[in-house]
Amino acid sequence: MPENRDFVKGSGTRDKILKTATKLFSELGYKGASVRKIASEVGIRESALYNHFKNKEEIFLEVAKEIFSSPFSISEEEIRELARRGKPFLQKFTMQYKMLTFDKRNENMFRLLMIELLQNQELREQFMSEFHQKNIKLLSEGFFIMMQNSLIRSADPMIAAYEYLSTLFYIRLQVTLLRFDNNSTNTLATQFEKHLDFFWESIRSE
Amino acid sequence: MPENRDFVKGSGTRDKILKTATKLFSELGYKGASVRKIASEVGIRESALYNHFKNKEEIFLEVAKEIFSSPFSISEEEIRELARRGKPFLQKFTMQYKMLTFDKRNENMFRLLMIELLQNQELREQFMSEFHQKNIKLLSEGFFIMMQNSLIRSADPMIAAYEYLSTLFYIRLQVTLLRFDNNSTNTLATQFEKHLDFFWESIRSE
DNA sequence: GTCTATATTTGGATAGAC
DNA sequence: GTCTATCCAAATATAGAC
Repeated sequence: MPENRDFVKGSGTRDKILKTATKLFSELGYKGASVRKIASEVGIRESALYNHFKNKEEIFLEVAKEIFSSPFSISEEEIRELARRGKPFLQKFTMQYKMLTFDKRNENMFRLLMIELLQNQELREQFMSEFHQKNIKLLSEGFFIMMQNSLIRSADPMIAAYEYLSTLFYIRLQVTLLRFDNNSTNTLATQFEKHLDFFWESIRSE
Repeated sequence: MPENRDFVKGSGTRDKILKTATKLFSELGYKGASVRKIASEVGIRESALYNHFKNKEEIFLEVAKEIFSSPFSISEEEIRELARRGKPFLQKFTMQYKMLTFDKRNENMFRLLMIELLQNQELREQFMSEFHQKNIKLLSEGFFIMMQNSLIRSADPMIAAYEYLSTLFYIRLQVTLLRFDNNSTNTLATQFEKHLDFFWESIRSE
C-alpha cells in the first residue's frame, strides 16, 4: 500500500495533531486554538507536540494547505460536453458545490477559511485565486459555450459566472453559520436547486 | 444642542475608547485587539479604561451594536412608489448598498462582522435577522409589487430577493478583502452596476 | 479619572530525564 | 517520542494613591 498523504486517515501522532488542530482552528480561530488545547485534546503534553512541529504557525500552515485542495472533479472535456447541453452543466457544478457545502471535512475547512480570512493575507490571496477566480473561469467557459450554441441569451460570460457563483457562496456561508449553532438547514436544503432553476430561467434562450 | 449618542463624534474618553476599539477589533479581531493595545492607542493606562467599561466584553458588545445600525433609508412609502416603476427600485437599493460598502465607517464594521461572525453566536443571529432577513423582506416587497404590475416575470419574490442580495453581499466581501490589503478595487467598482443590469435583464418582462 | 503597582491566568516554547 | 519542570511574555483585571 502506498503511503497516505491525507492526514485525516493517518494514525500517527502527527496526523492526530493535524486532525485535532483542524477542528479547533475552525471552531476557535488561530488565537483561540492554543497549543495547550490542541495538545490536551490529542492526549499529549505541549512539549511532545514540538517534536512534530517547529511551532504553532507551522501547524496552522499545514492545516490551511488543505483548505483549497478540494477542487471540482470536472475535466475540460466534461465541461465542454456538459455545456453543449446547457443546464446539465450548471446542474453538475451546483451539485458538486452542494456536496462540498454539506461535507463534514470541507465544512470545517470553510469555517477555518471564514474565520481567518481577515486575519491572514496569504489566505485572502488564495481565496481570490483558488476560490474565486478558478470557479469564475470554469463557469465562464461553460456559459461561453452555451452562448455559442444559443442555449442562453447573449451576455458577458464573466458576469454571468460572477452572478451564479456569488449566490452559491452565500448559500454556503449561511449553511455553515446555521450548522455551527446546530440550527436546522431545512429551509436552505433546497436553496441550491432553487438557485439553479431561477438562474436558468433567467438566462436561457426563449 | 442635544447630546450626541453616536460615539464617533464624541470627544470624551469613553467615546475615544469605543472609536479606537472599533478600529482595532476590525483589524485584529477580538483576541488580537488587547485591552493593552486599545488603552495605549487611546493614550491612557489599562486601569483607566476600566473606569469606563466593566471589562473587555462590554467594550466589544458596545462596538458590535453599531454593526447593524446602518439600515437603508427607504420608507415603506418609497418602496411602493419606486417598485411600481420597476428598475428604479433596484437602482436605489443597489446604490445605497454600494455606498455602505465604500463608506469608511461601515467598512470597518463589516470587517468586524466578518472577523467575528464565526466566533460569536449573538453576532451570527443578528447577522441572520438584521442583515439577511431584513434585506430579503425589503427586496421581496419590491419584487412582489413589480410582479403585480407585470414589470418582471412571475417568480417567487423571496427567491428573487435572495438571488439579488447574495451577489451584493459577495461584491461587498470582495471589496472589503481587497481594501484590507490596499489593493485596487477598480475591477469591482462597476460590479454593482453590472449586477443591477444583468439581473434586471434577467427578470424584466419582455 | 488617571496613575503606579501588582495579582493572576494563559499561552508559546525549551531543557533535560526517561 | 513523551514526560516533568520551568521560563518568559502577554493579557485581563484590581487596589489604592493622587
